[in-house]
Amino acid sequence: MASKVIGLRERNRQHRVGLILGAASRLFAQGGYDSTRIEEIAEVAEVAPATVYNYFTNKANILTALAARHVYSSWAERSAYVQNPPSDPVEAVQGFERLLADQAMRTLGRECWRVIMAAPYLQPGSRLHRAGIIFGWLIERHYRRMLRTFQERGQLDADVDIRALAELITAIGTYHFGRRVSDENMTLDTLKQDIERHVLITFLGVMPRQARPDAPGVLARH
Amino acid sequence: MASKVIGLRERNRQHRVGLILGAASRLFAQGGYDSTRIEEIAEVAEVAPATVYNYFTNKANILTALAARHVYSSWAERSAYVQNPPSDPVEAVQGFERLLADQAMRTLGRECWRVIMAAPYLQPGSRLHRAGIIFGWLIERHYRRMLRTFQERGQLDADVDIRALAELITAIGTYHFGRRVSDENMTLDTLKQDIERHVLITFLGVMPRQARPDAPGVLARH
DNA sequence: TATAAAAAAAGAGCCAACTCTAATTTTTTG
DNA sequence: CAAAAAATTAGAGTTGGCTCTTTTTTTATA
Repeated sequence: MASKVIGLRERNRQHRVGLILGAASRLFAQGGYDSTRIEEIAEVAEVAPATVYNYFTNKANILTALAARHVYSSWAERSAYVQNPPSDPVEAVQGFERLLADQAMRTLGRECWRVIMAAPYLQPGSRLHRAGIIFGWLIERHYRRMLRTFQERGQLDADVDIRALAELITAIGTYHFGRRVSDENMTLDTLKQDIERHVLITFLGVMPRQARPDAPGVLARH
Repeated sequence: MASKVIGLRERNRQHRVGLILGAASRLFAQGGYDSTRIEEIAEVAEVAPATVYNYFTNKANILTALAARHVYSSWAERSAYVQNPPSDPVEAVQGFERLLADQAMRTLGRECWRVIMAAPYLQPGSRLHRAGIIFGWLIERHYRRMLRTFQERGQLDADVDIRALAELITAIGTYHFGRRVSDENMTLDTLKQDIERHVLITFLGVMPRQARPDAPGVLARH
């Protein structure tokens, strides 16, 4: 007992936030981020426009909340993947990037992710920016978990700095996610190949001789 | 002879464009990109606001032109570096990234680069976006040139896919340039170390045994 | 030099995010 | 249940990028 007693005021607050986020989520998905006016969101949420500003300082701030919700709700799925990855490291990384992208697109739509990716540049220090950094750390942690598994399996040199490697792989993944989001015409296949090339090179130096991939493509002359 | 005769009309056009770009460059450097209003630019350039829009469809479009000017004017310096890089590959990459960053900051200022880095996300398909892609290709070419030199020196396996490697290094560089530009508080030293860690791992697998670095840090447990 | 073509300038106006202030309503508290 | 506290709401206003139309000026051409 003594579970924190929530007053009516607080309950209303949470309810309203829920309404606003729900409305925003639907409208963003439907009409896109830019063309959705805050007035609209307020209208659908059955709330005054000023109230939206009361809870969220920015339009981008609403997106922050949605993104946070997404990150939280999809955590278990990522975690499961990472604890039992495919046997081939390169394939495992590709698969994880694929999972991340699928999860991302499932909830927010490309235009929203564009805004999120642009936030560090347009609003440095904003909540959206900080949220992005933290999400990066989370992914890095997932990769560390994955890499440790590979180490236990003997597919990775024992003396590799897992932290640095996870950092690099996260960077590569983030870079390519950015390309995917910004380029409408990029095929998933091209992207997959690009990631493969880069991850292959990355792994080349840190795998024990016998586990090293033949590196088709990497060692082939162009 | 028969050198293209430029009419008065064309000469005026070029002159005006020069005035506008000059004014924009000064004002962006002085007051920042966001706070510089197009009206101001017009005023300083002694031109009507409507005329600015006549030559540049966007505010961002003005930035495109400035960036293009920068890329062109600093090409020789980059080219010189790349043709005679430091003996250590990792150091060479670090040095080139440093050169790129220095060149960048020399002409445009952090805030402008933020806008440029955000362009692929906010205005996909825009001139600024395309310009960024092309600049990426240029850097990749520089790296290919550098890597070929290392190959000739025997510091790189003969059968490495130069193209893929240059692509990866460019990606790493771009990623870190983005971090540098977006994070006000990041020290150049931290950044340098991060780049070093990543490039070290990258090179580990593609260098001949005897040329391989001791990889201090990479092979150390964290 | 007169006429046609092209470009620049003036100026009004749209749009949507965001701000501010002054009610009005709701919730808490004594 | 009344007074105090807190939040919602209405509504007017600001800002700056951008558009559009019309007039004026400049340049090219016959």
